[in-house]
Amino acid sequence: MSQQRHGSTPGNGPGERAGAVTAFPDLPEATIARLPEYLRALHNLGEAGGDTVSSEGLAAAAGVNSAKLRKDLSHLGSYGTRGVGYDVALLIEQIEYVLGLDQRRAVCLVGLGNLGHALAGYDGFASRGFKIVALFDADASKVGEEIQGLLVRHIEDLGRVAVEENIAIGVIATPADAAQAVADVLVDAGVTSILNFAPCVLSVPANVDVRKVDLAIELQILSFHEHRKASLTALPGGRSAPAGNQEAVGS
Amino acid sequence: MSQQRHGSTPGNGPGERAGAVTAFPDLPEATIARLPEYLRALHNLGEAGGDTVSSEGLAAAAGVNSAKLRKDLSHLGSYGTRGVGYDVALLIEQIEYVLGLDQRRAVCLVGLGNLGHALAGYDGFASRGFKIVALFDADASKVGEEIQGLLVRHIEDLGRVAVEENIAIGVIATPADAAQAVADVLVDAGVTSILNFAPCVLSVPANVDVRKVDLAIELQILSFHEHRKASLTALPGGRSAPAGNQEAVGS
DNA sequence: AGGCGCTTGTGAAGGTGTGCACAAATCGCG
DNA sequence: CGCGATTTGTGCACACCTTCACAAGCGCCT
Repeated sequence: MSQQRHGSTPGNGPGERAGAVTAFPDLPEATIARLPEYLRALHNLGEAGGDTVSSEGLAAAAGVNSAKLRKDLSHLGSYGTRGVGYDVALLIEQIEYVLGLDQRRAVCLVGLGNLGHALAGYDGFASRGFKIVALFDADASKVGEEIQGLLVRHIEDLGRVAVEENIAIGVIATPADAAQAVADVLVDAGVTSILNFAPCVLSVPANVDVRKVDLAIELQILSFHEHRKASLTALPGGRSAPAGNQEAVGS
Repeated sequence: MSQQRHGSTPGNGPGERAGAVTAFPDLPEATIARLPEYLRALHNLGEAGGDTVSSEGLAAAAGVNSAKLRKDLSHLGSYGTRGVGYDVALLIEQIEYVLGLDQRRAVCLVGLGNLGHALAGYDGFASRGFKIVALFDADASKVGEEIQGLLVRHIEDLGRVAVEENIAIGVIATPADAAQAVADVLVDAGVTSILNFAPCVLSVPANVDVRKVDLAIELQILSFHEHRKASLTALPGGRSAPAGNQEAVGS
């Protein structure tokens, strides 16, 4: 959500093999958002030694229900075996292919404040298909600094470096009032996907995808549920739950 | 999305009255997720001096379309004036009330690695209704360190401090393999809302809300769209947007 | 006072996503 | 070789969300 429409190719037959240069299954947005979670779960299971997983098992590991998982995977084609389950290695390969993770993608990060520093050092990127290849900031006092072995450059160099390094994804970790200007620079540099941590909306051309992560919004949503829970427990019979530790979902 | 059941009250029929005794509008989840965005936009508009906003104007500032915005707001009640628009101050007050932001909420943060440090210093929390009142880590070498004027305590103290400080929201910024244990501790300490940055699924009792933010997943979703776009431009007749800067206001 | 333009609030239609329940497919075993 | 246990893939019904289109309400101007 919060994205713009995604054109979908004309009607490509679903049955067709993957690998086709062109044929791209047009997956529901909701499914796409879950594939990375399945991928993570599969990697865990793979290290744990299993060769195959049932939809039930994988669903539990990914925190969804099994019917949904099966439907999601069926959109990619038929990579399971009835009566057996899914081949872990094969499924990993397929999902990585669909997500375009078979090639390591170059990412640049703009804004090296508190959050930017943390992102630059976050190893979850490197381990999951991405490589931060350049850091930018507008603040001259930060330019030249070295973080995680990468030099912070001035944002003026972004255009040139983006082309040199073939950067298609940019991460914005600047204050809100600088974000739109940065987005404009990124777009002009040919970046077509932006991950925005600044609390503001960005205007970009239709061919550019933007995803937004706003930490405060997440907390506010939780706050709502707190508020709601409080207003419920205030009324009905005594007290809230006994705080036991009943592990709702099977771990 | 990615949340567990929001059990609502028991099996309240659909049509049935909304506001339980407490009269709480039972808002669609999708609406709740957008309210914080409206709130932010309203604060911006308020500072810009406007007394009232039209649904069109607010929608643009929040990055949604106006019909959706009106429907969302209509769920809270009628706080607009036909022919005029919405009173900015009044609407801010209402949304803050619904989100439970009229009281500042105490938050604790567990895990002070790279990301944890950044979160501890993120001023977006303080400015939007939250206060980080305690920091915890399991690593003895971090305990005692002072970050942003707050002492890092050992996680063993979490239970006691959580009660003393009346903490209802916990943020997990630990590695994935520690996250479940931390969640268990939080739950035992009476925390009923968790924001999880660790890339793993958490098992918690049904009365606890969990929201997950996974930075790598966001990138992987963008990667998919990159992949798709690449496989499209490879085929059709010439193309590639002119990179102009045409402000295609996001939908 | 009355009419006119503007903007909200909402019924209804269409689309997307979810979950159930079951047929189809596969394996292992006697 | 056939049977039963198991597990995938999917048709269908339902719930949720989005979008359109318009009536109802409000303020302003004459």
